[in-house]
Amino acid sequence: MNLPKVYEPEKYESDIYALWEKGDVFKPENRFGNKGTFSMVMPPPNANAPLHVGHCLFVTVEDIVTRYARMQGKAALWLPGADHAGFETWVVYEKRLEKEGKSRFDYSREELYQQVWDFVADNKETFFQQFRALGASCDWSRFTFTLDEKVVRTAFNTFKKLWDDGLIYRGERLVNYCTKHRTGFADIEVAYEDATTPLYYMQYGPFVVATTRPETKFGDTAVAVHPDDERYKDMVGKTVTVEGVNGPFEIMVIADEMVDMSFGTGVLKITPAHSFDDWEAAQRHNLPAVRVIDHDGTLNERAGRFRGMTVLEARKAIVAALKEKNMLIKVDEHYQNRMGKCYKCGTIIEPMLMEQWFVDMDRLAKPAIKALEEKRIAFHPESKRKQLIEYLQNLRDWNVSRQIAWGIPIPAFQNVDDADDWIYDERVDQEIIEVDGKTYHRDPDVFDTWFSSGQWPFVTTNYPDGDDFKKFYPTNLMETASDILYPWVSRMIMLGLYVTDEVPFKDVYLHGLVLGPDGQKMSKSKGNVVNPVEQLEKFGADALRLGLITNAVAGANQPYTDVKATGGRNFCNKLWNIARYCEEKIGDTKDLNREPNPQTMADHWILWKLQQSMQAICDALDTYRFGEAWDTVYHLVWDDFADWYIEASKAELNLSVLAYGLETILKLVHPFAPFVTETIWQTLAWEEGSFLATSQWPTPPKGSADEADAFEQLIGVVQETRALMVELNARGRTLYYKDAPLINDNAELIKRLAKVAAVKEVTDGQGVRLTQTRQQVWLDVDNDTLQRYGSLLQERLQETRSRIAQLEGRLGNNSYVDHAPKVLVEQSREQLADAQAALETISAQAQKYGITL
RNA sequence: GGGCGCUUAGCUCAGUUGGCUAGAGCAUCUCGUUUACACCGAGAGGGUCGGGGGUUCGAGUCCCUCAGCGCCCACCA
Repeated sequence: MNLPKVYEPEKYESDIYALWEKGDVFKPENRFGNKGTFSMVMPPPNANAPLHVGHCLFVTVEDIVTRYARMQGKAALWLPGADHAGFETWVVYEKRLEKEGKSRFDYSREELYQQVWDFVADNKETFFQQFRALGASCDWSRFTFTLDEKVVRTAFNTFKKLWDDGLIYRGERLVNYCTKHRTGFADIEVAYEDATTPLYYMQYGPFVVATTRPETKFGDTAVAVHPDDERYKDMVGKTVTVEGVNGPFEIMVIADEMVDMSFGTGVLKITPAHSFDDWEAAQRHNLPAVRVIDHDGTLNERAGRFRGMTVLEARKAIVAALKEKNMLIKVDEHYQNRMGKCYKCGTIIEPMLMEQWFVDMDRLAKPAIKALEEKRIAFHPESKRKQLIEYLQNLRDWNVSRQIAWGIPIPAFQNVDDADDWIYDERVDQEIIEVDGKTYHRDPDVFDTWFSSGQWPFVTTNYPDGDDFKKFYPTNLMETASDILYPWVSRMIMLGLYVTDEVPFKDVYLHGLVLGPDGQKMSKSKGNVVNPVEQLEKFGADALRLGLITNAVAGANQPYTDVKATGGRNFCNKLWNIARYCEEKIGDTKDLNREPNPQTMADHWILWKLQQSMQAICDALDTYRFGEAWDTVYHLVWDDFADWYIEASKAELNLSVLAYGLETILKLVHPFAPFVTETIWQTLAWEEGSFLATSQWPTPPKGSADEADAFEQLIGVVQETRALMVELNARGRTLYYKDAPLINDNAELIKRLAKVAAVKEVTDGQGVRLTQTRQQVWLDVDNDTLQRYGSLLQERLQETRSRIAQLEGRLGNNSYVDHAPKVLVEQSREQLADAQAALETISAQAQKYGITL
């Protein structure tokens, strides 16, 4: 025997993976004639962090899809990559510097870039070794990093195209700004949090205004009231004098619909440079914007004696000053507010007036919305489509400038003598360039990371002239996490349509979060983080994959406990032992014919089961119902093949069907658990030099439906016999039958499956009658057990009567008989006949033994 | 404030167009050391599918409503 008793994944997995790589198994090729292509680009993981369980889930899902497509004969491309993750990585790296007592300001931009590059290179390496350990069948030769030359080039080209089309502009706008990281953000990078902040009512010239931010009053350029507000009608359009903490100043009163009359006093101070609402109001009323807060988060010279204080310090000091001057009317300490915070460090985001590059989202979003409405992309789950459309409809222009060193430099230069003169130039390795005798200075900023990763599907396939682009674009599937639907998926659709005129993918499958064992989002502080490397070592890659895919449903979060991987491991071991059994039976049989030649009922039955299951598995996989597909495979292998077919084969052995069955289940399991199946395949060595990974997905076999049905009936007899034996404590009894060719022809098989002492034919019933099969079968018992049989019959009788009543009711209802499909009505009639026959049997048995029911 | 989703056995969750005598895994209980497997085998118990109403011959599935939970988006100072 070649296979040891227990499957030990660590002994085989790395060798198997090496074998696949050596065999070029992951190259997209049509291996069985032209069966078309399948393509998917891996969502590039951030190259800055260790592997987490979420990665394992997406690797599993994507690998299943790819292996399935590959086995169907498609040229299956799964293209791997890694993301420099601009800001994300930057944060990680800054933390490291901080630990060493250094800061980004100790280095030049070029030095920093190089340091981060080295840091990321190290990380990438371990990371993708772990992906290999999980069995990821992606084509590593096509690996793309978001800072690769071709990505940078494409980002430049797209920027140029946007520039030429007037879709990108440089403008002074309010930007979400983190004063700790000193960079601006896109709207989507701001995390809002509920907070209770004091609401200060302060004297403001003739008004009282309510504000949470008294420190911004030095940037006020107007006071606003509602146009319908009778209280202040006379004031609108006038200029009023306000006594401030730094002395008096004059300010205009405007009327604007934005003001909520019922909030506070109905008077709102307008600070265009530090509030999004106010900025918009300022645009409507042509108000100037005055900066008060500097990039380091402190107040500037406009604040007079408060200059140099941080926002929070200044707020305190100003409130104290107002109090002193009796200008603080009251304070609402319980005001419920929402505060924008930096999603990385939690620093309160300051809306800051800055010059940045903005992308006109209105014009980019429109074609995307159209494509979504026309269903040119399918979503799993479908509900995400509507959410995405609504998101796209409400987009503001996208700030793509980031004030960090780690990223793709923006290829734009500014005339040193004319601040409004910007030119596009790709010589980003130089700080100063000369063009037409004029001197230009490079924009020090880099692109938002989503600007480059938003172009991922066509960048990686080498738009516009690459062979991969021609062959594999648009890609078939985008599989990614639900929580990056907005920042990533939406941008790929917009930029894909803009650059290539085609949607970048036809299907979007979104997986949910893998939660901790407690059902909460994993976090270090909660201590519920599952370490996937530990799980891998403990259970093996297949087991972890199976654990993650069990019950997986699109878009749904799932808690992870190692009970799941345990189940996966047990399955692998089961499969392993199935193979051991088959190998032992088949042995060294020369010229083994794996074309199934069904002889017995069980042969026909297992072929029929395989056929049914294959249909269900394909249906589920084709619609990305992975949990369901796996459930079907699992029960086919364990219940049908192992528990019934193999057990039956111990009585009647048919090598061709046994071998065919094993080969087929190995193929069906392979996408889910590639290592154990390939290991078995290689050990069996039925085909010299072949890989299960590149074998052809099985086609449904043919079997006799009648024979299969006969075996189903036999299963019924066996199951009821077993149950009766357990319930009546009648082990080791003889089974009698009458007028039952099915039993007669399969006495040995039944004896074995039902674990009875003997199966004998008689002219009349010898003991307790099986009531739930159509066969006439009895189990012999002694007198003591008849007592128990009575109560058992009682239960059966009640069940059967209520069943009959239910079915009679249904069939007595003309509406049902008229409206329901004929098949169903016919089925009901059969069920009723069966139930009535069972009732007769029960009564007859009761009468025979004098049991009163 | 808007949107999306969830509520089904002790636990974690399936249940595609309405046809279900409502399933799985784990857990529980009973039996079993049968020569592929104790990471096993056989069997059992356990649910008025969150509450209420409606449509329908038929509702876990569709509609309305109430309650609880979760997530996302939004500029109320």
